[in-house]
Amino acid sequence: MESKKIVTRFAPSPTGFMHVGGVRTALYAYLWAKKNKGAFILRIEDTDKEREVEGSIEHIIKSLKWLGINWDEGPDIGGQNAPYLQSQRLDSYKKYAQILIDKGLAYPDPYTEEEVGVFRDTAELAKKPFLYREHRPETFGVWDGTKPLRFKVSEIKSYKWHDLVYGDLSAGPEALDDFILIKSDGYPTYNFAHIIDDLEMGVTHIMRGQEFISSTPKFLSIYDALDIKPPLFATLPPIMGKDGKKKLGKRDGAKDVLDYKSEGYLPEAMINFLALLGWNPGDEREIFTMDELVEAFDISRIGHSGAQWNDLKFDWMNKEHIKKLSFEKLKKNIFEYLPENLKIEKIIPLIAERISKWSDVKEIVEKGDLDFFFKQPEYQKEKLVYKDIPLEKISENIKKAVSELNNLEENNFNQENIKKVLMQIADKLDNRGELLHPIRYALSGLDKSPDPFIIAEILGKNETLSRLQKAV
RNA sequence: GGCCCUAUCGUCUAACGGUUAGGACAUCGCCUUUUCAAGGCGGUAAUCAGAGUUCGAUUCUCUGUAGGGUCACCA
Repeated sequence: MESKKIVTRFAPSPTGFMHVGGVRTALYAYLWAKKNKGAFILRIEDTDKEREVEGSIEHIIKSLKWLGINWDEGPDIGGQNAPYLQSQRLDSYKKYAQILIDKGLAYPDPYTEEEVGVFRDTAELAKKPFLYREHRPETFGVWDGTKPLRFKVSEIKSYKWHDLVYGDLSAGPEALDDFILIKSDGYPTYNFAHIIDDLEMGVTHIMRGQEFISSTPKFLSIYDALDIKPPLFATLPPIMGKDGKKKLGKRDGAKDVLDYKSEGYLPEAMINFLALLGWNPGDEREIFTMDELVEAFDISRIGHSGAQWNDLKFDWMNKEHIKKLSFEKLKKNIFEYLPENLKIEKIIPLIAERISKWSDVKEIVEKGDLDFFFKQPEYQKEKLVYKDIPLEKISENIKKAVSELNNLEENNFNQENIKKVLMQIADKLDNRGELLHPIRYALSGLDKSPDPFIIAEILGKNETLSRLQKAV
């Protein structure tokens, strides 16, 4: 028997930027589709013209592309189920709405918005859930499109259903109501539109946030009314904000994922981190490429409880991914943040192992910690002292080093040879630091710096000797 | 308030009745060492509470507690 092709989708509304929560939902849907050699669809749920934000679609597309989450069908590339903008699919919603009307399962809402608002307020005051169906009119008029079209829920019952992540779920009859299918502006609500789209697009698995658990009975009642089989639900646990209490959301200061891009995080680190926030491979691996995630991903290992975003661990993970980068990539990214006089290939590794994200390069530069590469450092002579060795002795050591280093040919002046020469002298002292510390300091003028050998190589023979001579 | 979901180190998590409760980040210490960084080794640190089921509960059940979600002409 041929198994049905797995189809997943990510269906954001164009109300602004994407934050990490949305990205993770997209990622899981993408991973599941790819793992099963299925299709991943990008659909834009633009049915709320009030909240729509200009440019959102482009922003969403840009975000997903940056992350390497690529869709097989979508508004920009089309596909067999086009169009992928809900605002262009109104005919479909009308068609299915008409089916419900014909079945006597949909009717025009006779009330004004204000009147419904009063019902709601009354319910809230009485500390009861608001149920429109308790105010359902006795008789229905004909829907002319000027009023909202509501679904007439026929069987008030508790629903039970199976979720791929949470297992068996249920909800009380309070979760069922005569919700709006088509708004008075002619656009469908999410509750209705996504069902029709998923049906028409052949979506088999719905990845979604757990805020949708409580509205699932509404969806199920529509599936029942339309006599169609619902797709499989995979509900994702929430991502919490830094306080660990609230679900991360735009109102709570969730960041645009593209902000992470401009802060110098790698997309592969973002993907890796998000994948592991609420899912684990079952073994102790933590660093993954996208391909490895596709391979390892499994819905059954998605967790149930909310996870807190953790900047510190994200920084660590980004660093891990930086370590995996080729020299060329390191160079390209690091050079972007370096001033012209510091675009020296040899300092790339020195910087790379000291940063966790690209913008750290900028910080290092601004702090002036790299200035010594092109500028004579200024420092106080006492700083050359190691432990309590007198300055005269230190100077003597440096002089010796200068004369030995001077014997090195210009083109042999590399860190290996420099190290050999200096160590020979240093090893004869009580403490290597008596020589190595002052040399490092004379070259860099910094309390913290890379080792003196590499610095000397980068500075070159002339500059190195000149700085050392100045120190004695 | 109704309905629903969740609960293991500070954080992310593993352990699908029997483990000295494992790993990672963070933290602390040690090693390496000329200072950082990197690396290596090690330490501190958790099963929300109370009943029950069981020879045996992190694991199953119930209650409580805490947190979260939801009850829109938003998705």
